Amino acid sequence: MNTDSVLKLDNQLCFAVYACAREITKLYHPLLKELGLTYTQYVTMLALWEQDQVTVKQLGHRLYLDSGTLTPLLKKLEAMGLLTRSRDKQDERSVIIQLTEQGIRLKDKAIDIPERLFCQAGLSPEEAEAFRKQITDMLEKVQHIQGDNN
Amino acid sequence: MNTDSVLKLDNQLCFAVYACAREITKLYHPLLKELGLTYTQYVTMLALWEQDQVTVKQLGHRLYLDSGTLTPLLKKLEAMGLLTRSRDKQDERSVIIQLTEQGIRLKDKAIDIPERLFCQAGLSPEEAEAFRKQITDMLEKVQHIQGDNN
DNA sequence: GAGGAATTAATTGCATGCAATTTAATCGCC
DNA sequence: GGCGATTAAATTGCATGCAATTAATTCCTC
Repeated sequence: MNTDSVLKLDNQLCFAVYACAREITKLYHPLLKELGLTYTQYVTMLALWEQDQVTVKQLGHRLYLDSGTLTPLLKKLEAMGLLTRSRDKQDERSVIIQLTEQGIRLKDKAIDIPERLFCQAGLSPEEAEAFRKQITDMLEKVQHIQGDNN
Repeated sequence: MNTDSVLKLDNQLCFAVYACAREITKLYHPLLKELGLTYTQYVTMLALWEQDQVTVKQLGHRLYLDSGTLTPLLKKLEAMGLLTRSRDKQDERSVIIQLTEQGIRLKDKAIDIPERLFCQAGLSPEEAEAFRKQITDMLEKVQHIQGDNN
């Protein structure tokens, strides 16, 4: 590749991923509006539906987000009545996140979102799965470079 | 896939892309710091190094960004002396973006960033290229769903 | 050629993200 | 037990992103 083409936008892996992430987020917007959640709030709820009673630290590790992003976001979800935040009795530095009944029930309303999105996107499940696996591999690769601070 | 696993974070293509984009951006941070650019500013300069004398509209289409994001960003790059913003004489609605000498020269300092990043990421050029192509395909697919508003 | 429709930037308001710092609590080591 | 190091959240400051609205200009149609 010559010196010019290395800097071409279309040759940048980074740009493709960056733009793709934003476009996908926009795709979710109308569906999530029905739930009253933003995209980041939705992803946070996904993590908590899998496992709650976790600390902010653990949740952040799962979502690749730090407390600077999570603290205000969790306070908002708490204000919406979807979860509670309470200090760990064993270690008062930690805050435990627990879903409320309402937060748990929201899962039922969210259950058909992936299906609806796939249809909308015109992706076969196999295509999507193969693609997801590749990005996940990349994600892990990239994350390990970051200095393993997590 | 059962009702539980469809909502698992690890099965979400969206989440993989979303997290990957942010991790990649972090990877760029130390390199871009040397140039004095943020990631979005860097991507904008990439587009302009390929072609300047473009309107905000055209640039936004290229970058998948709207004027709400671009206007303040371009004003900042203008304040840094990298480009100029001027109304199109033929159509006063449009604003033409043009690189300054300093903006053009910055390209020389940026030229080795892709190379350095690849090394850091431990990706072979072939791997990266195959991967980039897939994401680009996905990006186009997703973008066409959005209602072709661009 | 006048007036409503369409187009382009800019603005406003809100929700992230993240680096850096601060605060509070716990750990480790003597 | 006591104190410096470490850890977990919270806070602060800055830079995006985007939806919705506004302002200015041009287009289009009668």
